[in-house]
Parts: sequence; C-alpha cells; structure tokens
Amino acid sequence: MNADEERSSRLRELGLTPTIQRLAVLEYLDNTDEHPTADKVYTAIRERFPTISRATVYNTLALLTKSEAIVRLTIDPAASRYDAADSPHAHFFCRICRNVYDIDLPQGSPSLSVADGHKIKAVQTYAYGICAACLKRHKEEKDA
Amino acid sequence: MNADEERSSRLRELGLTPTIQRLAVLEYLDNTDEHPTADKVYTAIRERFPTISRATVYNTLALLTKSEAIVRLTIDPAASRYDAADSPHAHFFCRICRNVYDIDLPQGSPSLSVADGHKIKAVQTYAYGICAACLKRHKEEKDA
DNA sequence: GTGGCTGCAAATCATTTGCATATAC
DNA sequence: GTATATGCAAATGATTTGCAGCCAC
Repeated sequence: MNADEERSSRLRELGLTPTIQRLAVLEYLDNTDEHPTADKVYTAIRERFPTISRATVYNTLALLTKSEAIVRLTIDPAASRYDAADSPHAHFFCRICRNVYDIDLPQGSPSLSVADGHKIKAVQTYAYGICAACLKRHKEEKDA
Repeated sequence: MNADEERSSRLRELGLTPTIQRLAVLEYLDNTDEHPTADKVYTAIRERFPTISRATVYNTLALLTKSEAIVRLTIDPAASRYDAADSPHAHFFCRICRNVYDIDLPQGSPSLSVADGHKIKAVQTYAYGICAACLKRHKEEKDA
C-alpha cells in the first residue's frame, strides 16, 4: 500500500470520503514540518489543484482536526497552524520570524487526564522566544 | 499604598503613563479569574468609563502584554484571552462552555530556557476538554 | 508647549457560511 | 440516484490602523 492508498484508508476509517482535496491536504501536511497556516496550505495545494477553494481547505482542516487526524495549534496569535498528528511533542514559536518548530520539552503526561474535576482530552505545550536562526542573524548584524 | 497607587507605580516602572484607562484594565484583570477576551474587558470597563474605546482597550492590552505586566493566552481559537501575570500556571479550556480555568499541571520548568538552540522566553501549557461544570450538567441531562 | 494617549471610524485579515453545482459510491 | 463535498462570493468577527483632538507632565 503506497502513501496515497494509506491516506485513503485512513480517511475511510474516520468515516470521511477520500476526495482529491482531502488527500492533497493530508499529503501536504504529512510532508512538511513547517506547521503551515490554513492559507499556506491553500496556496501550496493550489499549485497542483488550481480549482481548489479556500473554503474547502478550511472545511477539510476543521474536519481532520475534529477527527484527530491532524492537530490544530493555536501557538501563533495571528492564525491557526496545523500539524500532522504523529508523536506528541511541544512547539516553539519564534517571535521574530514567526516560524514554528518542534521541540522536545516534555508535554503534560498522559496520566494527568483529570485536573480539578475537568476531563482533559488533549494537552499542548507552547514555548515562545527567538529561534536559533534569528539569534544567529542578530549576532552577525551586531558584529558587522 | 493602596491597590490603585500600586498599579500606578507598576505602570511607571514600565515606562507607561498611568492613565485612567490603563489603570481600569489592570484593575479589572487583577480582580477577575475568568481570563476575559479583549471585548469582554471592553464591555466590563465601559460600565464605569462609558467613553473608553475598543481601540484603547486593544492597545492597552497589547502594551501590557509586551511589558509582561499581563499574559496573553492563545488557548481559545476564537479570541485572545488575558490573565493578570502572577504565578505561572497551566490553563484549561472547556470545549463546551468555552471557559478558561487555571489548573495545576506543571508548566515547563524555568531551567529549560534553551531547546535546539532556540532561546525560550516563555512557556504556556494548555489543556483542552470538558470542565467539571459541563460534565455535571451533561450527567444530569442523561439521568433526567 | 509638546509628545504621548484616546476615541472614532474605516480598513484588514482570518475564518465561516449560504447556496448552487459537481462528484463519490 | 442520492447524499455528500466542492467552489464561489458574501458575511462575520476579531483585531489593527489613520488621524484629529486631548491630556499628562
């Protein structure tokens, strides 16, 4: 079973029709580590499927998020970011370049599924600061 | 020094003029635990200061966030929430009633100030699920 | 007096929605 | 054939911005 067939059956298992558009969104997220915004996904996919609409991308991302096939990150105050949901990890947001990076900070442990009587379904850990690339660039500018 | 004077000097220390509007925003956040949206802050303050504008509230919240006098939470996908920045703690978002609660999940420890070469300035831990009140209501509806 | 702050209204930008058409099965 | 999904355009809602007048110091 190739990657495309695997994605089709993943969608079917979720009770979702595996349309070209949904497969394209899943494929794009599977093959990027840049945690794109919805608009970035739209722009990227449109190069291969020029007729896809923004609404379809938004609908698809919402659907896949609800099915837990992908994860929606609210780390960026300006727009939601999306991540192919594989292994749990924390995320880092660079306040200068606005890129999102995976990091290895320990996430809340799965055992902590209840707090103060609230039922916890998911935990996200977000770190904010300046990324390695921007630190380096900043340093070079000072030295120059 | 009363609470109002304390807030005035807090603002002065940050290099900000302690205007009525800014003091009102700070006071409101100091005395609530509901993690309000900007619009909620605006509506609440307007009862005492009917001439305050939405733009001023947004500007003030942005300014106080930048000065680290308050914390902006991106836990709610629909709108930023604001929290008087006292002791670090994690937050819980109820997907049913959309309320935000403080919880005691361990935040990323301060020692983890660098990851993969990124300089970490702040860490936020967000948990998502169903709050105690909504769980209770849901159970009662089933029993009825 | 003047530079920073406020209030207003308009602009912007992400996201959602209604609806007619097209597609999957 | 029918339910479901897509595409388009318009609507919505949070947030930002330009600018003229006002206030703190």
